[in-house]
Formats: sequence, structure tokens, C-alpha cells
Amino acid sequence: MDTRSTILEAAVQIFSQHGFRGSTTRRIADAAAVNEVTIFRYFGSKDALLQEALAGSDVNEFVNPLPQDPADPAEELTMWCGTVIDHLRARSPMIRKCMGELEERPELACHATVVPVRLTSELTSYFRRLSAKNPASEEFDANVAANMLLGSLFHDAIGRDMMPEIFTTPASEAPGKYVRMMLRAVGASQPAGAKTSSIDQLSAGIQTTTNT
Amino acid sequence: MDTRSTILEAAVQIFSQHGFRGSTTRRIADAAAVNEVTIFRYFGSKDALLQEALAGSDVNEFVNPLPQDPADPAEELTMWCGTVIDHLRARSPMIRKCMGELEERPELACHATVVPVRLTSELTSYFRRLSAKNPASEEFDANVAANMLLGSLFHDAIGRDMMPEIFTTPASEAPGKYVRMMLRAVGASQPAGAKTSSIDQLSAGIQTTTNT
DNA sequence: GATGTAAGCAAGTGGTGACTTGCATACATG
DNA sequence: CATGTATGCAAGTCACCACTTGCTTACATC
Repeated sequence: MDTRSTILEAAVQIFSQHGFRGSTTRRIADAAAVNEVTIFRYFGSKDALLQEALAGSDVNEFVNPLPQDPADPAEELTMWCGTVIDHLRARSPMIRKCMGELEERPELACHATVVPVRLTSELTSYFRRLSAKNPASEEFDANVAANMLLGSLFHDAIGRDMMPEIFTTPASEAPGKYVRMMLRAVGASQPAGAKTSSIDQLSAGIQTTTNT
Repeated sequence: MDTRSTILEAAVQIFSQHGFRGSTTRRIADAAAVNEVTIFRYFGSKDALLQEALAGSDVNEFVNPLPQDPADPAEELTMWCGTVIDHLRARSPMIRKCMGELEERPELACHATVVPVRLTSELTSYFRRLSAKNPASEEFDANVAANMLLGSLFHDAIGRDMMPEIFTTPASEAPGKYVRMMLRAVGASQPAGAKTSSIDQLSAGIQTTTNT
């Protein structure tokens, strides 16, 4: 592995433990097992280093799209939320640090928002598709539903190690519970083919693929 | 106002803007309009000052209990959530800073948790009471419901200024929307006396105004 | 063998931060 | 008037931090 990326990785790791002010160039150099001077030769300044490090770190992108055509929402959403919450939990120290830097260094903090923003829009449109497929179910605001579900995941991922006592559900089962609760709220607690309210089980069940 | 509390207040304010490392004794002294030395005479060290300041700060105070006997859950919860979210929003910089300090200074960060912990237990037991009063409604996990609702409030209060674009509902209407969604999830979208379970949309539709 | 490049190492510079010391001032109380 | 207390002010100490400079080592390539 080359020196440059070693330093970048070390910077991310140190930043997520100590925040900006606590990420001294010496600490980063030690973590990367390089000489402190090398950092300045490559990046010029601590600011530039951290900027590049964080910008590149969210490139460990989150990809695990929700299906285009909701078939079994409970199953699909539970899976997806499980992956999302794992992602968030793995990065919770980093996320906390970014939030703490919001006022003083917004250009760093914004790196923590790109994934959530994408997740929200993806989940919102999934809920919209779900609602379109279930026209007889109650009307609901897809964006509100998405924000609530993602809010629950955030709260769990970030809050569980700060306040373990408020979560009576074990971490592994939590996503499933959030999903089931939310599906009841939007009136889709049954698989999308079956129907809970009035008339058109058949049409929704039959109309298999619009295209993708 | 006496010097001591002036300093404590300034410390809280500076901390919520700059976090621990950014809260230099000089900055705090300037904000309090006292000499830097005075800080050390009163508190001995920066650590001790901030410890005392956060312990005494009003992040720890929230009083606005939910009614013992749920009468109109939508109304009561919306009111309560509105107050909670206002509380959180007003303190969001401070909360973010505390979360950022979790790894390095847990004894400071814990001050941000005492209110949420109390809120969760209060809301959980409200949901339990609600469920007991509505025995025919679907079973649900009161703690999960409470965590989801509070998670949504947190997400909104803390996330809205980081990612305004993901919230399509204006801040003022958000709590009401979260509450209505959650009440549908727990099968209590009607006032606690009425019932919604599977079949009786009609009764729900007809029963125009319980009161509001 | 000559040259270029990547990196280490030692030392230094200027700034800042926590905390101390010593002294001066103001005010209140006996 | 004398004494104590609360605060200000100037200066200093020691440590750390971002960043620089100058020199050296190791290796690879021509």
C-alpha cells in the first residue's frame, strides 16, 4: 500500500476518535507509521489532509438499493434497514465527530450527510412506489415515513452506546421491529400482493412488472 | 448576578459553540467579561469548570409530563412532542458537541443523555397506558414505539439544520405528522375511547369530531 | 557508477493554551 | 482607620502544535 493512502486512512481513523482539534499531525503520523514531515510533503497542511481524507472516506459508498418493484416490503425493508444500521453503527464515532464539527468546520461535517441524504430519497421513493401499488391503503406522506424510519435507525445506531438502558430490544432485532411498526403505520403490514383494505387485490397482484 | 454563575453560563455557551478543546479559558473569560485568572481562582482547572457548568446546565431540565390517563392521544402527544422538539432544537449545538465528546470525555457527554433517558421512559409508559386502555387494538411494543417517535424528533431536531433538503414538511408541522403516523402504527389513530381495529372504517369516518 | 526520488531524522520557529505568581486596586466591614 | 476579600493586570512557565529547513539514507533506474 502506498504512503499517501496509508496517511489518508490513518487520518480518518484518528479524526473519528479525536475530532479535528484532537487530530494532531503527530498522532496521524504515528498511526500511519510515517514521519510527521511526510504528511506536509504530501498534503501541505493539516486542513487539506483532513479535507481530502474525509471526502474520500464517504466514497466507501453505501450501495444496496431497494427493489424497484416492492414485492415483500417487510422482508425487503428489514434487510435494507439492517444493512443501513450496520453501516451507521460502524461509523458512529465518525458521525458523532462530524456533527460536533458542524458549527466550526461545516466543510468537514458535510461529508457525514451525503449518505443519509441519498438513503432518505431512496427510501422516500420506495414508500411512494409502495403506496402507488396499494392505492386502497390509507394515504400517507412518504417523506415523513422515510424520515421516521431513518430517524429510528439513526437514533438506534448513534444512541445505543450512549444510552444502552433505553433500548429493551436487542440490537439485532431492532431493524425488524422498526420496519414492522412503520408498515403498520402506512397500512401495508401485509405483503404487497395480499391486501388489507378493500378491493383490488387482484389488479395489484396481477400487474407484475411495469418494467423494472 | 454573581461572578461564579456568570462564568458558568459563559462556559456553557462557549462549549456549545466550540466543544471542549475549543473552549479556551481565555474565550470563556472574555465571554464572561472577567479576568482569565478569576476562572482558576474559582474552579481550579478548565476541566472542573466545564464539568460543573454542564452538570448545572439546563440540558438536564425538562418538565412537561404526559397525562397519566390518555384521553386524546393525538392531541396530547402532539403537544408533548412539540415541546420536546423545541427543547432539542434550542439545544442542538450543545447536544452535537456532547455527542462529539463521547469517546474522549464521556463524563461530559453523559450530561446530554439524562433528559432523553427520562423522556423515553415517560413516553414508553404512556404508550403502555394507551395500549392497556385499548385492549382490542393490535399488540405493540411500547418501548419500540417510544424509541421510534423520539428517534424521529431527534433526527428532525439535530438533522434539519445539517440536511434541510431531506425534510419536506415544515418544522412546525413535523411533530403532528410524526405523532399521527405513530398512532396509526399502534392502532390508536382514534381518540382512546373509539376503536379502529380491522373493519370499522365507517364508524371512524362518521364519528366526525370527538372534540379536537 | 551516476542520478533521481521517496522517505527519515533532528532541530528549530512562532504561536497558543493551561495555569501560576506577584502585585495593585476597590470595596466592605469592624 | 485597619483589615479582609474579590477582582484586575502583567508577566512568566511549560507544554504542545502546525509547519519549515537542512541533511541523510535507501532504493531504483539509466
